[in-house]
Amino acid sequence: MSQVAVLSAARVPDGAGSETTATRCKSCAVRTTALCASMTDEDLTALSNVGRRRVIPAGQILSWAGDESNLCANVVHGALKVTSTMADGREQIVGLLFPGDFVGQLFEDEMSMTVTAVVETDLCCYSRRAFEGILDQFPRLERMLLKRTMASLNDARNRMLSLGRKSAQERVAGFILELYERSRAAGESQVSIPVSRGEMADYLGLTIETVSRQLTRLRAANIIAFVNGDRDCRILDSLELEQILDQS
Amino acid sequence: MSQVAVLSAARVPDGAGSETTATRCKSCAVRTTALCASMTDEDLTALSNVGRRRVIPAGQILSWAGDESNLCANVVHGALKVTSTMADGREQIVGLLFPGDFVGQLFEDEMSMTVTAVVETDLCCYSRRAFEGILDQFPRLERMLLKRTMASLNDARNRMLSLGRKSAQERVAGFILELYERSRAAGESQVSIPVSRGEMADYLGLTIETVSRQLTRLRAANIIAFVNGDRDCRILDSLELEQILDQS
DNA sequence: CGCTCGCTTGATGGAACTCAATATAAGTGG
DNA sequence: CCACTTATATTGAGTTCCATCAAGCGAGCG
Repeated sequence: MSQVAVLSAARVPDGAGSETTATRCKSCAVRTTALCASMTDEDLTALSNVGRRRVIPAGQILSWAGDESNLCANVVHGALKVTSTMADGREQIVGLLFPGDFVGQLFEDEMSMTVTAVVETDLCCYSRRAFEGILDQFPRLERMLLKRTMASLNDARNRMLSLGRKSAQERVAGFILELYERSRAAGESQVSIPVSRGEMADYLGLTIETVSRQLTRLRAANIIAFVNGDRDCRILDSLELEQILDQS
Repeated sequence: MSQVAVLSAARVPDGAGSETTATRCKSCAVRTTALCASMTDEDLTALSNVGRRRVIPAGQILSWAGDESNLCANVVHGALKVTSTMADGREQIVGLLFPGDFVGQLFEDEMSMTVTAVVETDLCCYSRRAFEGILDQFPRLERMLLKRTMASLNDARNRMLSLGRKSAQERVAGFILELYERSRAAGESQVSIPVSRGEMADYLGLTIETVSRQLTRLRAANIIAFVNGDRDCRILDSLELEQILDQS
């Protein structure tokens, strides 16, 4: 597997492998979308030297809430979920992370949320301390992280509106539309739902059954259509989807 | 009123009033808790020169979602609510801001949320552009803003768990406990609820009636007791309050 | 006093949850 | 390749919690 090959390349010792790491970063899939976009090829060496590629199998937990915070990473390929959990098992997915996104609890000794791979995921990992050190040296990197964190805060606040005030139908329609925008941006005509029904429910603050019923409703109304199973769908009437959100 | 006096002091022209502004900042109530805490008295002059004190009456809107983003501020006294609203009027309070908190949409041309004073509120306002300029000059300020933004993101995510997965009783108990912690930190024995029942409902994703019923329930169970009206209460059994959150 | 405004309380209905059964898909080993 | 298992999704029936609608209460105020 190519990921594994890359992983071993990352294990070349610092200094000796500077040429190799530079090459690795230049050809990286998220060179221009992750935080790295804020750095020149030259400066990137500093970050590259403390980074390690790592592949996380689907379903595996990257870190538990309460764990010592000593790791952060850029998502290169795949998807992560960030979850908050209650003692009795109730769970809320508070964030979904995709290629180019950053994950980690900086400046804190403890992870506050659990991070799990929802599909096999390729990460570029840094020791938290090392990353913080790089952050001190490169103001443009810190600025980009600040902007991204502010954008995440805005997303979180929009999701609060959804969780606090929207109906099940509106939440499901909104989720499908989010995925649709993402797919369109990536030039794909079809929407592939990256999570299970249960994870959709945990993301939307609903139950599996309610999510399933709402999807069935959208399908019955000829707004969406599933192809090849439950995970891939085609948007037949995006206007109607948007109306479900705006109206009522 | 002292706020008004301070407001006129802030209108002393730049340069000529440097001594005055320095004095204003040194004696400011949030000198050590707001972002200013990251700056030395000396450096603070730069920020002070572009800041203006302003008093917002209760209920007044500071800025609408969609407005041009040209203002940011530190809360000095009082409280603000940040709200997200739907076309049909459904509203969600996505943040409550208290003295020391920062408000504003940096690096964006548009405000994404509406900001309103919930009580008469004293602000230290900056033009967004000017504040961004200061941010470029003082890395320690930027670092503190980054940390605060990350903390806000964590808060937002915890609220997602509440909105998505907790019962009405748990949400109300959790809100009272939050206020209780804040009061204890301030050395007050009594909890003063800074918002109306309707605003509590908008914060918790419930209706006024449900909030009222849950408070009645807590009162009937001798967990809380109201004194002098509906806005001030005493916590009789904080352990029981905490159990409502952890259990079930 | 009578008005308004914010809060509480009551009665009722409905949207989403829970419990349970069925269906579909994906492996697994014989 | 096909029974068997397991995991995931859908569908149905009944229940519950919260929203809605409506009335009543109490404080502040002209």
